[in-house]
Amino acid sequence: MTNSDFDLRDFTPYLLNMAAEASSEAFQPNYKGKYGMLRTEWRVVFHLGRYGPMTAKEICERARVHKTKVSRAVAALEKKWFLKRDALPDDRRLEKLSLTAKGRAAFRDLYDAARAFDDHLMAQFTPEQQAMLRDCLIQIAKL
Amino acid sequence: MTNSDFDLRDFTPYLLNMAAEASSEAFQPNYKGKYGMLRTEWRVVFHLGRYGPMTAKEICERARVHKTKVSRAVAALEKKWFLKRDALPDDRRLEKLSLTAKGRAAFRDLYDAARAFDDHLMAQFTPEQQAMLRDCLIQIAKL
DNA sequence: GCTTGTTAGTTACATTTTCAACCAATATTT
DNA sequence: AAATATTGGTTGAAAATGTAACTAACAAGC
Repeated sequence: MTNSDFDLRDFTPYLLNMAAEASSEAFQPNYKGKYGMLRTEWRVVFHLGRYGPMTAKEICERARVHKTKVSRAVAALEKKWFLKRDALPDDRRLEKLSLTAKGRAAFRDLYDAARAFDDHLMAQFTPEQQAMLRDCLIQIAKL
Repeated sequence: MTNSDFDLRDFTPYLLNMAAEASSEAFQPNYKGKYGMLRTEWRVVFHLGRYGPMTAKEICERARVHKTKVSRAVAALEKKWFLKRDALPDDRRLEKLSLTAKGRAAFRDLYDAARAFDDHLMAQFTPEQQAMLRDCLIQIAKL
């Protein structure tokens, strides 16, 4: 039978979820508190700000978010004037999404906050730990 | 200004979320597909099976889940006959929750599946990586 | 041309999660 | 003892997510 030395702390998906939740919650005030954004909205802003204008489809693929979530995030961001849509003449199904001035300002702020947050979070680990943690997570996430 | 070498892959909360999502989704068929359980229900079953009967309050604290989620998970598990409630004579607000025979059988199955899943997930890493990953996650999760 | 199939994106509906208010039992204060 | 506060747990409404069906634009086959 199962010898009972296997604990919740030994179940990696559980640990990953707890760590993800803790770190996400700690960063949340930056986009939620300051800009009233949801997590998916912040991810969309990140993608547009970091990689330039693109279509919703591209965001779905790069951010690995389902299209309905992206659709709603884009609608919300548009309503709050963080981004704008431009029709693409060659294919009228597509829309080029890009940040407005307000969106770019928010992105810069959040981008810096994210970097600072990460620096602080990782400061508790040695460089070897940091590199190994990153590698393991990327591998588990199949990125 | 921000020199743009900071990528999404360098933002640890993002990596943690992607890894947590990927691993949780991969394990999900075990409790969802086979037993029709939600994630919180599986966690409740795990706690009762692994640590013995306890009250909802104790599950909240140990599993770090909000009481409304536990309350609903317990109600669902009771309806499906995975657990039963017993009044505690000294404090009638409390109920001792414990697994039924059906609940214990499901727990044993899921417990073994969890262990096997974890073994397989971690097999791609060296023992040093495994230990370091575990330590880092526990620290980030503040467990 | 017309039919069929695909693709980008939205919308409607069901399920889950979250937040606050709530109830009943116990504990505390006076 | 009576009044108040606290605690364990539930419930209802609002917010968010997931799933599937849908629309409109394009593409391919005939």
